[in-house]
Amino acid sequence: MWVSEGGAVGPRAGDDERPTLEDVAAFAGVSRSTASRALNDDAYVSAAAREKVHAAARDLGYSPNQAARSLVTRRTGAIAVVLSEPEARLLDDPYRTAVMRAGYRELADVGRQMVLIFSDTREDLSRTVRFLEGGHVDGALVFAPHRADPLPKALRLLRIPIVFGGQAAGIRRGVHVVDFDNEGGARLAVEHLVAAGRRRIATIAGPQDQSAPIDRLAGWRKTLLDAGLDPADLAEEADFTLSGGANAMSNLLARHKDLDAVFVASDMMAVGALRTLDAAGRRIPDDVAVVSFDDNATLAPAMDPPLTSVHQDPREQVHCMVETLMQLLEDHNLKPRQHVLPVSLAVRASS
Amino acid sequence: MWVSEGGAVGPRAGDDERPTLEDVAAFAGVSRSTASRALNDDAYVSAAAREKVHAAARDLGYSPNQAARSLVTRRTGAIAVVLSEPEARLLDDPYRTAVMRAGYRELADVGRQMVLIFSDTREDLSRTVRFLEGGHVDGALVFAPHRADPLPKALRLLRIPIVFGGQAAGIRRGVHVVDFDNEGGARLAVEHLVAAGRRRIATIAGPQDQSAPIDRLAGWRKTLLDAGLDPADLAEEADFTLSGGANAMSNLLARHKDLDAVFVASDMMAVGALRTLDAAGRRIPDDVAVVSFDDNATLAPAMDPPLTSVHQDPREQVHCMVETLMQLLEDHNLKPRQHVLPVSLAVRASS
DNA sequence: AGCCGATCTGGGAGCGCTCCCAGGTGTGGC
DNA sequence: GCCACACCTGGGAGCGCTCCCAGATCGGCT
Repeated sequence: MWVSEGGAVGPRAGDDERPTLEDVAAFAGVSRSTASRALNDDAYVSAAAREKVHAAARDLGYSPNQAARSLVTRRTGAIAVVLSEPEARLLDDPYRTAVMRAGYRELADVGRQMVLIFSDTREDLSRTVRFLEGGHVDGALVFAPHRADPLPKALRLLRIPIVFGGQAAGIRRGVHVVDFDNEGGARLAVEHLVAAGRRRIATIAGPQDQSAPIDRLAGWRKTLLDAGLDPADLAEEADFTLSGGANAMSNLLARHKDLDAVFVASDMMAVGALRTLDAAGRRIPDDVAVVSFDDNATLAPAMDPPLTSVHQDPREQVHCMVETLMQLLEDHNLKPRQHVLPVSLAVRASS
Repeated sequence: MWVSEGGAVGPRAGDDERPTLEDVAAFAGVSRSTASRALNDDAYVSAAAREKVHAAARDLGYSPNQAARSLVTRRTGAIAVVLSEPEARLLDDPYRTAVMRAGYRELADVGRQMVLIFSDTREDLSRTVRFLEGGHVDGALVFAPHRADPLPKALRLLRIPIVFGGQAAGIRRGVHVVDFDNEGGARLAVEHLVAAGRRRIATIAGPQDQSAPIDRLAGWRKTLLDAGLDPADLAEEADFTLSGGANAMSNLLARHKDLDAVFVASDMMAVGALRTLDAAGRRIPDDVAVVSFDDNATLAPAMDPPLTSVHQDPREQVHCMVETLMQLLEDHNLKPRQHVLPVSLAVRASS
């Protein structure tokens, strides 16, 4: 590595003094109290005073000291978004990326700043807990899909408002949850395949240590049984990755040469499955129909053929979570609720 | 959407009082000052007092109020990571995801909390500036690759320590920058192709409103000229996406049926190029050799064939940025520096 | 004229912490 | 025996803000 010294444009020396509210008040010729009221547009400030204060603030380049403010108001204006998930998963998972993005937007819309927290190792757990406890944030949106994850239970003991995205590990009641109707979505997908005359409908399930994939698998199974079809030996578990989906598809094809449809628990795995099917010479949807889950905007419609997929909108989920959290901030005794968001089927050429 | 009420496990009623340092001190039988010293392991605290205070803190479940602390210390322990980029780009770009991840890790390693900020619209700009000014964070790592982006200039006026990742729009001096050797990387790639006997070496360049792609294109051109080869008409610009890469490859093939190599400015675009080449019946690397840029860990080695790619490690970049920022935090008058990180060539089967 | 309420203002207190300073205790050297 | 110097402790001040309360002004009512 080499290093080159830049120009001599030094940082503004001295003058490290940021103006305080007192300075603004003095400049505007009013008291600190009046200045505060004007800037927070409280009631009972004369139009003249408000005008003078705002002008002073502008001229002095004033911005309030958040630490001082939150020391007295006991709120910070920041909300944590906690993603508890092994590192590798996150890099690959378009759903998580969408969640981060949506979190930022939705929180910005209600005037809150997002503080993103990744938490996947043991040390992370205690650091995360310490951070949330430290009063850095007013509340948290938590995504912790893994059943064995100790985080949700640890967080439950904290005294800050929390809303979970998806079922929280090992906790069924007493917490706020916003989840999608995973089982219902799987049902939609399989019913669609049955209605199209498919009879050998396999599934590539997601990791069975998470609620969502468990529910999707259950939905597939129940719907087959309801239609008088036999699910035996037609399920294969994979890990939500492209290559995992491809391998699972190989295994299914090897076991069942006659399968005519497959329900895949995520778009990413479906991409892998598509590749395997293509390599095996199966035409889609003529020989094998494919329906997946997620309906990721950049993935599902871009495939060849475009994927029929169960549509769930992460933004909608996050929106609902933020809404719930805002209510919780207002009323800490809000009764815990389980919101279940509906999903729909986006039908495309793959089925 | 339907909503089901959860169990009656209400939140801990009343008792909203978090213990303060004063409480801990009283409980331990020492003064507030001593308690503070013990918890911050200052010098001059007796072992006995330290022990008592720590026990008290543990028993009471004490965690310090960060707002109060940062009000007096004038530092928050948080660092902003600012990503200034159109929304669509971020969802797709594995490099940005890696940067977020690395930022979180590297900052955690030095005991700092990452506050992630997306900034791509006009409103975002003023919100971002306001946030950074508000004293929420001690400093910022800023990624703003686009030449026309007004953010860097705006941030330059702020009085908080900032380190840029990659060249900042329109600013060449007076700021701290950690960048990769983009031109040198392109040179490595092209020299490798020339050494392998390739003579018609095309390139798929990235968006020419950003520094990195500009430098990569320049490196390609210069190296060709140095080797006595003609770059004319052999460059095609694309937008860093898979489909963009595929289209660019089509255009190049249409213009030059005889091209025997292509240097692609990103892995993602290379994936698209690979598809096009495959569809056109070109064998890789026999007919056309492919070298790309980024060497993304989940992308480059997983392709068929695995991609030869210029290796740059986002974690290394972020590490250097964090290091620089920490120095800057110590000494606000640190002379601005431009760090240029070396890159290397990971040779695989595609060339 | 007197009074009441609505509107506006300024001063004081205090959020929970860190830091400075004055003071108290013990140990060693002259 | 006394001073110098470590070590340790507690109280006070103050960071920059919001909120409460007392007071001032003014119009409109009895």
